[in-house]
Amino acid sequence: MGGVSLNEPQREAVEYTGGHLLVLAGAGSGKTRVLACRTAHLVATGFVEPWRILAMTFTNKAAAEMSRRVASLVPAGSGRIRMGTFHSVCAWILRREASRGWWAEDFSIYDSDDQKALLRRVIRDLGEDGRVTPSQASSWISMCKNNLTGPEEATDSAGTPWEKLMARIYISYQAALRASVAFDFDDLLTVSLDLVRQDIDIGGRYSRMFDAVLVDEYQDTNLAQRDLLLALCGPDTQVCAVGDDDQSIYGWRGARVENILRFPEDFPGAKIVRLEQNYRSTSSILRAASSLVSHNSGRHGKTLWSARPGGDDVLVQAAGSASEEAAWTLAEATRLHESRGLPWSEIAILYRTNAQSREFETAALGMNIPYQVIGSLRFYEREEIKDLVAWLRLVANPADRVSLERVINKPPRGLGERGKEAFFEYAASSGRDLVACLCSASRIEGLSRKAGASLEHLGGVLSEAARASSSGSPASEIVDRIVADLGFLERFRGAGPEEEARLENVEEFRKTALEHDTAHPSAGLPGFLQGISLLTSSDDFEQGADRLVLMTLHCAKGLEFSVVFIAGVEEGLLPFVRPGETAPADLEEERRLMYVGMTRARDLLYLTHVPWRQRHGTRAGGPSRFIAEAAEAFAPVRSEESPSVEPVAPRTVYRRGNLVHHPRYGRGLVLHAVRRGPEWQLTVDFGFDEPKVLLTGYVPIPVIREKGSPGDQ
DNA sequence: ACGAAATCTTTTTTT
DNA sequence: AAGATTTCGT
Repeated sequence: MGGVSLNEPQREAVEYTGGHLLVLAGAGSGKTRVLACRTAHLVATGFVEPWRILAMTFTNKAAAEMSRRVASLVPAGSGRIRMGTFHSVCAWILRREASRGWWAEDFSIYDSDDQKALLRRVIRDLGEDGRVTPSQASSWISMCKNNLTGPEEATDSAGTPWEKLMARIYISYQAALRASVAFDFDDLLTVSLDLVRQDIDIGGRYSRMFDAVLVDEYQDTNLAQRDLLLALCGPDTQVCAVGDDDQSIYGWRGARVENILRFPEDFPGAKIVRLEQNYRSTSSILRAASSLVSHNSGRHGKTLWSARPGGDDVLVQAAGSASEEAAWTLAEATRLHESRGLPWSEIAILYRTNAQSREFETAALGMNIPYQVIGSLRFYEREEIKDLVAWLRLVANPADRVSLERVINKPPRGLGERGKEAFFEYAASSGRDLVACLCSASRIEGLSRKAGASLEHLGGVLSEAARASSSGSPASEIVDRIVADLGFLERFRGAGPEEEARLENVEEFRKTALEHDTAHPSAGLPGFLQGISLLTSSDDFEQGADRLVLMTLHCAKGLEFSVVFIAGVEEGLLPFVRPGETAPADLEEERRLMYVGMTRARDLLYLTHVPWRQRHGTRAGGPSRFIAEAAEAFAPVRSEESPSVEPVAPRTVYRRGNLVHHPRYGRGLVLHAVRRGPEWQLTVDFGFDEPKVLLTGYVPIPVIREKGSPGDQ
């Protein structure tokens, strides 16, 4: 490609057209560039027509980025390349093939909240309240779907009573989804797969549709995605997969690293190209990262090297507490921002859990540092936005029960539990869709006159909006209409700061709809809804914004920054150990996660840790083994003691006979005190029937009076 | 039927 | 420690 310089293996990966191709691309080895250049090359040489290329990326942003790069390389025709995430490609297939399945074109896509709401109802209807929580059921079902186990098969193979119960829930859940004309995330993949596999017609059509299929982040695909890839390929399709087994971090949601290892069997004759030169990081950062990941066994094994010199670029910093960690990090970031003239957006703070963002936000707010938090409280997960989306979904899909249940009595319109029940029973027996039933709600027995009338009003608003939508009104018009006709904003008319924020969010949402209409004039409301349901959390990362970046290590995949801080590099947190368990579920995956984080840094990398941390009661402890593993192979990792004056909070010593105060139980007498690690296990008599056994570390339990001190009885 | 208070759960990562 | 859910009082 003119003007683009590629090294030898990169060029090979870009230009090879002799068959399937697997690119094993180490961190920072320019794989995104290779993927974009390869796509551009296929088009530019006339080897493949652009519309016969399918490119699947891990996030929508990656797809947009690739599209942009291809467009800059080959201005003509890049627009017609089919690109997106696996999930969005599946949604596209399911829409196109709606007439061949039980679903309608405008099906709803349920996120994990919707999924849990639906499961809660399913579990209740089965009379299994209390035995199972919706999240337990949800993860069990998701596991099944990831392994391509359908409800019938799950029922057949269920052995224990627990499995039998789960299988029953699974069956009812699928039926409920179907009744609502909805798919959950996993269904998008599995139903598409079933469709192309079972219908020879459809399968053949798709396998003939593309001459070239490109897949990014192949190490994070699951069984369904791999099978789907196989199904989408005909005898003449060339597949190019790019990935790095060292960066596989989604095993917990069913990703199979083996996919990358068995690519040569799945796609016979595949050529393998390795990209081992890292262009991103200084060599000391890369050495530290490589040293860390070399502690994993079962790797493909590769030797990443960097031509960039570098000495002192990895720094380990101990801080006295989580808030000091935040203060130190932000002070250091400010120093770099000012002394090096580094834009804020080139500095990222990465952490294992979303909850860790808080300390940093507080500190940044206090220091007046602009920042963006990616992924924790997603815009579309905010209550008012979810409510509005629920209304919109009902316009597009009048069978969507989860959405109606969410908003039917919000704000209160005189409909209680039994009114709701009466309505949904009526709807089920009438065989008509929910919006149609709303329209004739006053005929339902067991509803108050007032409730019936207000439901009919809702029905009217929804069906009119639906009429407008199906005659081609843009999404933003429907949004405005719903907001106006339902008096949606009235709920937030109070003058508090929270209400104001909610109004702003709604306004922001309107703008998004408007932008969507401009970008996709013919998509309409259904297209808009589908787009926002499939947004990924890294999609709201603004690259250009001059704001410090806060996000989880998972979110950071595929990104790079000049300076990276990894916070909370402590045993128990990174590697993460679930409370109540003694070992990480998958130590090697945790190590890869750390590796991904470290390799995001171009110039400087900081690892920080604190001696203790309050984490929903349990405390993590001590610097992570990963620090030692990274530092092992070489010297330049520098460790500094905390400059903090304030030492770790002085330990209270408890003794039998102490009088203590508990914020909840009040005063009590210590009957028994044992050290349990850094904490104490206390048996305290608060004057209840039974003495309480408490663990310190949850809430402060000060000693009011020592044993034997004056006044002791 | 609704709001407030008490109780209970839930604690990783995300499409 | 925080949030969601249930129960209770009006």
